[in-house]
Amino acid sequence: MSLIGEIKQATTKAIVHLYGIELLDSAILVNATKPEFEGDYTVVLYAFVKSLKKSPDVLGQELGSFLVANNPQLFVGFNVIKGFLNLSVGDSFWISFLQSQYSNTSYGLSPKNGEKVMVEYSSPNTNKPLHLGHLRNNFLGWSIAEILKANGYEVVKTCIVNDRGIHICKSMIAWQLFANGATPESTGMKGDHFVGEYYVKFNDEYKRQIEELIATTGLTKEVAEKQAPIMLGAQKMLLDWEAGDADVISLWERMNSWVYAGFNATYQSIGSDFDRTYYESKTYLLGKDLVEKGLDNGVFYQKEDSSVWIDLTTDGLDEKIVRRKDGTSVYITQDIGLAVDKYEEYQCSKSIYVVGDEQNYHFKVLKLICQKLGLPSADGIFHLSYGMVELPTGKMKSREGTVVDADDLVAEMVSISQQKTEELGKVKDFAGEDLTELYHTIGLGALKFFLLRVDPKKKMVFNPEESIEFQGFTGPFIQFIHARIKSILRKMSAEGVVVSLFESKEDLLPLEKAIIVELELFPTVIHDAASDYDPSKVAIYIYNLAKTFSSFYSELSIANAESEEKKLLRLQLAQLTAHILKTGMHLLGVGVPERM
RNA sequence: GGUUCGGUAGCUCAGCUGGAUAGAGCGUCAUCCUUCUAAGAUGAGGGUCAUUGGUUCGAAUCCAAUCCGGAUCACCA
Repeated sequence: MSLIGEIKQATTKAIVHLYGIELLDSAILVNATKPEFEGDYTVVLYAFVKSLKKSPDVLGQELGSFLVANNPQLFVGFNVIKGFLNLSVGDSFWISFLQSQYSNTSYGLSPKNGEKVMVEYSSPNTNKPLHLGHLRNNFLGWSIAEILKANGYEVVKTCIVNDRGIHICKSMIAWQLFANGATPESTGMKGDHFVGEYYVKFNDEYKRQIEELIATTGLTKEVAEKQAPIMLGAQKMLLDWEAGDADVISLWERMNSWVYAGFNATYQSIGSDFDRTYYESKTYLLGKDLVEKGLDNGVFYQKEDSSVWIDLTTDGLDEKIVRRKDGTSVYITQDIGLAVDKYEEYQCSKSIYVVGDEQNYHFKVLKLICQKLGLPSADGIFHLSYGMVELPTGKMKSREGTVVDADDLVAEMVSISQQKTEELGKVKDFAGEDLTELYHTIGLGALKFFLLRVDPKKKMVFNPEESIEFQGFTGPFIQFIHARIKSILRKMSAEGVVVSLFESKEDLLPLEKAIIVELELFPTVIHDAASDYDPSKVAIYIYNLAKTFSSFYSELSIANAESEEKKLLRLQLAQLTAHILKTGMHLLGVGVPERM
């Protein structure tokens, strides 16, 4: 149990013992003591002053005395100021905590809890390459999966690829019209970028045709948009695709294979992976039988034109169509069908969808319909909704060419990390491959950390200049602290010093204690990050830990410590800090170098 | 218009199950590399926590209203 948990429990017991009143642990507020007061943790007394009918001062004195007397392993003293009971935790507690954990390589990680959860993320369209928004999604999804694993869950990572539909046909028809048989191979382009270019070409041509129609025939813009030949061609292609036309299918497969080759390269580079990939071309017909079922038990109803609907107005939402009048299913119906398939295949107790907050309404509806249909998977549906990534100039708009391409961005970050590393010149002895890996670790680490350090729920501004900053609250800063620690540990080990238990006689210095206090928080942070689905909790924590260690490092020497005891104490501190930084960064999908 | 999310330092963000004088980073200014990696440390400066009212011993945090901004309310996905 966490120390704060223990203090709460001890306080509850003390209150029962002293006053015969049983309070819930959650009714007791325990905070870290403000630095200007003496003590480590503070019990806020106001909360139960009333129910105990004591003045805060008397209550504090009585509680403090009892706690210190009955928990000698924890507390060595207390003071009461106004309504705050400040408790001092003894050095012996901190030291024995450190001695028990310093070599625990799974510190902070929970054992398997037997529960299985699914995380769906990434979910690209196969008509254009990944961009900055996808990066936030990919990093978040991967990180959440890893954080859940750290909390003992078995995790199934999935991806649904939107590989069919009108948008795919758009790039297909543009390729037919303009490519002259060009391929990624013949042009030396990455497949997803290659196909994306034809998607852009489609829109250029579409726009040109609309203007031409308006100019030559005097049609309104609205009508022209519907009559533009290239759009009619794309729509025809979609029908042909659904009819299984061999030529269209073959072109579709060919172009998608180019895109997948490109995506795989990107995923490889950014570290995304999946246990199971679903394709919309295989799932888009799902859910039809569920519509019948819903009609039978009255969850759905049919209108005169035979389209099928659900009325969610009593739940504060609208009416929602679940089957078109032509009998085809809509997006949400496919999603219901896929949810059922997923559940049948994996029986996950929870199914997490990492999808942007523009789809909040959709997922509310999805969950509600599944619940009304009585599907076993319904209650486990959770939409991990994240905010959009914006640029300092506003939203990314493909029409205005302000979309930040994922591959370009990663390449730029890697190149900047190379430039900075070369400027510093600390790793001149590295071999070529090691350098390449180091640049990638640092550049990608900076990017991932930058996108994961803010609360996923909130929209965020991506400032290119700030993102390439390697100082302060950044991934490279933490990597640097880790490398520094490893450097010391290597040096000590070379000198034959073994990090080991020591006999404790000396008091802790403030900086030594400050680090141990933070180290103790790690398991709680991992737990909270999972229950809030929030990797930024981990990012903030490891940054603060790294910062504290950095102060410690510049004030106190490890190798030349005042005594053997201090040397071992600080080595233990350093070792556990390095381990936590590494584990914490791993939970964000970021590697930490041994040297940089 | 309905629903919903947000507004904290010049900028980017923490803090929000109510608790002591609201914190980081960047940027600005000043100090520190003969000493374990200066991608570092130390210090200074910077705030009407959108506004108004309410709840109470106590409000950035809870409630209401207002202002501002985003998302969404398709037989699109």
